[in-house]
Amino acid sequence: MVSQTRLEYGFIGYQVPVFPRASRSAREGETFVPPNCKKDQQNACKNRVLKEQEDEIQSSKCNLSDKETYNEKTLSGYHQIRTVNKFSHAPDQFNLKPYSSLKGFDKLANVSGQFEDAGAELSIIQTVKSETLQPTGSLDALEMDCKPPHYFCSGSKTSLFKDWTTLGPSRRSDTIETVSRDDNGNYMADQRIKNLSSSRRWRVSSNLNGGASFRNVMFSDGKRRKIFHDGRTSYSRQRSKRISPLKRRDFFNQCRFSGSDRGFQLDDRFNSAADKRVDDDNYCAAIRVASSVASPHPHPGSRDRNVKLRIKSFKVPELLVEIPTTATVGSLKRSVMEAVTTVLGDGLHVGILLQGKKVRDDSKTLIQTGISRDGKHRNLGFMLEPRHAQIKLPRCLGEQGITSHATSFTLDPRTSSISLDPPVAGCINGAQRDHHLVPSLPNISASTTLPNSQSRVSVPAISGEALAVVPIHHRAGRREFVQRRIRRPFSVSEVEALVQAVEKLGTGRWRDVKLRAFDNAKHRTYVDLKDKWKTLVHTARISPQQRRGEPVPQELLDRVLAVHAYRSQQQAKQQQLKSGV
DNA sequence: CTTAGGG
DNA sequence: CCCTAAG
Repeated sequence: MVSQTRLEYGFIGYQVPVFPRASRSAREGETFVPPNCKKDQQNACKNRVLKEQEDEIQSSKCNLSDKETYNEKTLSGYHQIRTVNKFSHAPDQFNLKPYSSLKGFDKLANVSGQFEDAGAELSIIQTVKSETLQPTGSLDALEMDCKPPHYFCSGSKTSLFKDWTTLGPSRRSDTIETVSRDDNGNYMADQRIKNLSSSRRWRVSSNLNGGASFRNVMFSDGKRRKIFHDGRTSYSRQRSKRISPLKRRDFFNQCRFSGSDRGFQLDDRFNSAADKRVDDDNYCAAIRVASSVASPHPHPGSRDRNVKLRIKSFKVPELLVEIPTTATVGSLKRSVMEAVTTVLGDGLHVGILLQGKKVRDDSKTLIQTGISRDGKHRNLGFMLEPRHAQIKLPRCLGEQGITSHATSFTLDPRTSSISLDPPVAGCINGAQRDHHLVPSLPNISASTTLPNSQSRVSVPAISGEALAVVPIHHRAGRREFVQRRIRRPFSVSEVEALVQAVEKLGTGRWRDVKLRAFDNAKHRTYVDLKDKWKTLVHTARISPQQRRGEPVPQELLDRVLAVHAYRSQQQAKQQQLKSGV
């Protein structure tokens, strides 16, 4: 039995809140009024649009005010996904929880050898464990991801990062987490840790391919707790690379809904702790990356020359999810899931900080870099960095700089280290890596160094209530997780806009329809509009009893039929002309 | 990239 | 919504 000490390093996370963008009509002061509207109807339309504009203003204000909070929480080492539900609900929160068993990582990283007690203290993680975590445990996975709000969320930012960056032998204390390995080579938590794990249990996938779990814990009313798990990780990306789109989708669908097969189970271990914290708005859960480094003997040929790194958990950029109160819980889950997988699947890379300095030369060996057992390298930090960034200045946000980040990362088992994905070819935006956005640990300060990494989601021009999920950015880029888009039923106002546009442009010019009426609804492609028209025609033809979903006013359906009949007739005439000539 | 249409 | 042939 070898006793080992793991060192833990904090990660800096990025937030990617998404702000609704004002529709073009709102921005330009246009009012969408069907040309053939009667006057009172026009007024009604105008009123509606004005109302939507107001809502957008409200939302902008709300988001701006929330921003501080996001920054602070991100600063404090958390990543959280917050739902913004009509901008008035209490913060709902989700936990993202990647799992990677120590054993699995050992395999993945192909590291072996014995740890030597490096004598350094563990990071906050251990502190947290002893302070706030609900009993939880696993023999071979020790990561936990709750941090006490007073420490991480509301505490001094400066001291926070000082703590993150001053890990060192001098501060060793009872926060040291010891990991033991049994005769079978299985790592086991030290009794001190295990003692924390009593009633609440959670399971960790023992293989890395299934080594991630996602859960969300929603506390919108202080009572509900929804937990969602998913097995998709960067690891599974590799596995899925060769899967055809269709199979890939099925593959992930399976992954998504058969969590138990992959070693996940519902887990409410956060509930109790969260209950205590939700009120003061300080509760947050995080995805963090922590690593463990044991300082091996530097002697060549020795088994101990390896550096052992362990990613305990990791943060992903912050997301904002906006979803109507009428949306189902399931859709909320899917929305968050999509947002999360988008982040994880698209564009994060890993940065390494050593002594607060960013290590840029990937070709250097760890020894050359200074990651060895000499005990002086313990100030080692990992960062999840956005691979691409783009500064935008959304009109609705005034001077606020907006950065869109693609995120993804992967572990490279071959090199026993964290490596980066090759650049994403599909992401044209900001091919430059904005190093300036990546703060060095010692220099962290709340307002200046943390990136305003925010992505925006556009609010449909017509329907302010449309399900606006916020999967960030670069969805068109290479996504290993080719996920089916979430279903976003057309609202009546959208249908109205569609009908009106088709009345004007006719069928067959879906791109123009898109540009005309849905230019700001980024999630509505011209194919979507074409499909919707197809279904509208179908809907109009069936009996009202057979229709499902939000009822479309008969008046609209009548117009659909009228337009369809007219266009069909025109088309038929054209055909006749053609064949006749 | 768009359209059109089947799935 | 997805997928894809075809223009």
